[in-house]
Parts: sequence; C-alpha cells; structure tokens
Amino acid sequence: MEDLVTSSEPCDDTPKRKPRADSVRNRARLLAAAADVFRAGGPDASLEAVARSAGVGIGTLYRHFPTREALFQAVYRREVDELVELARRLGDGDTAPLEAIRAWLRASVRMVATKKGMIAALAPAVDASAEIYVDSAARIRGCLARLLERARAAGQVREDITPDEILRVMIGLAYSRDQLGWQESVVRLLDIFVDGLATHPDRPPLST
Amino acid sequence: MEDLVTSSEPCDDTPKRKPRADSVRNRARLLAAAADVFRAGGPDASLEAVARSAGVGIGTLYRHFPTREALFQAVYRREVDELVELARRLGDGDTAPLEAIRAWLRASVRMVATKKGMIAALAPAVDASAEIYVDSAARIRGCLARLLERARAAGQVREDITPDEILRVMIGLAYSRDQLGWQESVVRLLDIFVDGLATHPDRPPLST
DNA sequence: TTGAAAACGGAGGCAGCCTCCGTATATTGC
DNA sequence: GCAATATACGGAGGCTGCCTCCGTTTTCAA
Repeated sequence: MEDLVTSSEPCDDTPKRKPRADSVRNRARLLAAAADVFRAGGPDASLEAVARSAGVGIGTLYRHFPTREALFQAVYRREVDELVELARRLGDGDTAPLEAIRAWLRASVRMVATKKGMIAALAPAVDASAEIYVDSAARIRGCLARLLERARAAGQVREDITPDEILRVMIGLAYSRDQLGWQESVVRLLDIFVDGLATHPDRPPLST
Repeated sequence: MEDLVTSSEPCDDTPKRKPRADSVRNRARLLAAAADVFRAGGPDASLEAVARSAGVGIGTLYRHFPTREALFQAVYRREVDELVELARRLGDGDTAPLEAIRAWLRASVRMVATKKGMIAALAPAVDASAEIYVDSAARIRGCLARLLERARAAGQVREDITPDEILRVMIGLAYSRDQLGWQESVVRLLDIFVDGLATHPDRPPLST
C-alpha cells in the first residue's frame, strides 16, 4: 500500500527517453491558459477556448488531459501549490505570526474569488473523496496548521481553534454569495474573524 | 411600485381569447417531462431530451420556456407547490404535530434527493435574490412555520428553534454529499434531529 | 545524419443550443 | 356549421462545443 507507483522500481514504465521539449512546453501553456479561461468562465468554460488560448490544437489538449476533470484537477493542484508555497514563505519570513495567517487567508479568498470556478474545487476540500481533493485538502490543512501552530507558540491566538475550523469559516464565507463586492465583504469578515482569534486573556474560550 | 403588471388594469394585455387547448396540454407535458429529465440528469440535462420526452418539437419547448432557467424555475415552482400542499394536508390531518414535521422533512429530502438537480434550486432557498427563489423560500418557510407552530402549541417541541434553523439543517444535510446511500443517511440524521426537537423538560435550551 | 518514437493539430462525426418560418389548428364571429 | 385569423406547432438549419482518429511534423538518440 506504499509503493503503488513511486518507489519500487524507479524507472520501469518510462525509462525510455527524456520527455520531449515541446510536450513540456505545451503542457505548461495549457495549464496557464486553462487557469485564465476557467478564471473567466467558470468550470464549464470551453476546452476549445483553452486550446486556442494556449496556441495548441485541441488534440494536444486532449492528449495531455484526457478529460475536463483531469485538466481541472491539474489547474487546481497548481493553485494549491501556490497557496502552500505562500504559507511557507509567510511562515519562514519575519511576518508576525497572526498577520501571516491573515495574509494567507486573504490570499486564499482572493484566489478563490477571482477564479470563481475554483469554488467548486475548494468546497470539496472540506469533505470529498476524489483522491486529489483529499490530498490537496490535507496539504492545505497542513500548511494552515503550521501557520497556526507558530502563532500559538507565540501566544498570539487562542488555544481552542483548529485549522479545520478556520478553513471552514473561509470556505463557508466564500461559498455563499457571489454578488458584487462580495469579495471585499468576505475579506473584511475574515479580518474581523482573525481579530477575534487574537489572544484575549480575559475572555473565556469558545464553548465548542 | 405596486401595480407593475398585476393590479391596475385587470385584463389588458391578454383579454383576447382563452388559451388554446393544445398549448395548455403541451405546457403540462413539458413540465412533466422536464421534471423527469432533470430528475435523472441534473440541471444540465438536454432540453432536446425534454422536448422529445414530452413528444413535442424543440420549438414548442422554447416558445413556452424561452430559457433553460425559465423551464427550471417552472419545474421548481411545481415542486414547491407539492411541498406546500403536503404541509397543508399534514397540518390539517390528525397526524401528531411532531410526526407531521418528521414526515414533511422526509418528503422534502426525498424530493431533493431523487431529483438531485433540485438541490441547486433548493440551496438558493436559503439566501438568494432570484425573485422566484425568494418567493418560494418564503412559502416553504411559511408552511414549515405553521407545522412548527402547531407542534409548539401542543407542547411537543422545544421553544428555541426556528423554521429557518430546521430548513438550514435539512438543506445543509442534503447539500453536502452525494455518495451511495446518502439519502438514507440524511433521512436518518433528520429523524434523530427531530427526536432532539421533541420537548425534554429537563434539558436546558440551546445556547443559540 | 537519420530513423523511429513521440507529439502535434485539426478534420470530422456527433450532440446540444437556439432561431426562424412555413404549416397546422383552435377559437371566434357570423 | 363555416370561414377568417390569431395562435401554436415542429423541425430544419446555423452555430458551438465535445471528443476521436490519423496523417504530418518534430524531437531525441544512436
């Protein structure tokens, strides 16, 4: 159950050649174009538009990503990568721990917001079983947990809050409405929420 | 702001003739077929399939319902009508008030469940502004409120619960997962919830 | 340099969306 | 009943998107 593909035989199924340069390039182009197109048109956007925008043929798109879902997941994974990378930078840097959380949440919302198609992908991050989503959800939870742990160690946030709860607040807020200006509203509410997270010695813990 | 269409001149824009029989018949057929097709295929199901299933031409469908949304809303309104009618019967009948609520919730979930396309329509019932949804949400809330009031008057449910909260539980439960057997699960959870609604004099009220 | 593995790209078949308009039919006035 | 006409019907047609298939092109490595 541990070496399905990755470990046992390092180079067994693809020892032949190094990947072709054009293939790599086109794949990258497709991912970038897909991000743009999904951003603008949601998850139902035309795949032919993606191919056009990437400057490749539709066949090339389908070779790299056999299904809409595959392409969507690849884009999603990249978004998650960025989120994780941002968390790493915020955690390593000299940003105050609580402000790091604030910044990360803002970035997350902005990402979810601008790319409204992503909502459909992030929502599963709470509870879905579609392999990649489980994995991504774990990574997101993980890096948020690290940020939170750091803030906790610095005594800057209350003890009785979990990464899951924060995530749920973020997704819940973002999921609800998509009226004009909702993004600002959500960011503001998140800010207030983070304020509330700050340690207040005189306030009793949440009743859970 | 009060007589845009309905009041001022009772029969002004359509005083001409009585509606043609075939038109009425086809509209009914289309609604029935649409319910079936959406039931099976979700809100993205093919409109041509609806027309085929209704035994009318695609043009006829588009004359009656100029957009997918219009057809969907008409179907939705019918579903809501049924729900409201069921509530009325349950409220008038000799069903025990609490059991009436239980039965109504089960019916609602079953309706939402079987017709998974409806979820997308019921979810807005919590907070959306698309005219019909606001209206339908109000009607649903209203008839649930009546059921609840009756149970309350009979001393069968705790005082500190609102129709909105119950609705939110129902929709929240139904919205989340659509794995195999989820419907049974949701119905069971709702049952437990209704059990919890029952008056327990020794238990303190919810902390809201 | 050259051959073949790998990737490209788009034509083509299919399905759904929606419009338009010639044809069919119900209703009304006589 | 019968004509006149308002009304509704239906599907062809133009468009777009989905996805597959395969002849052509490019890249890698010997």
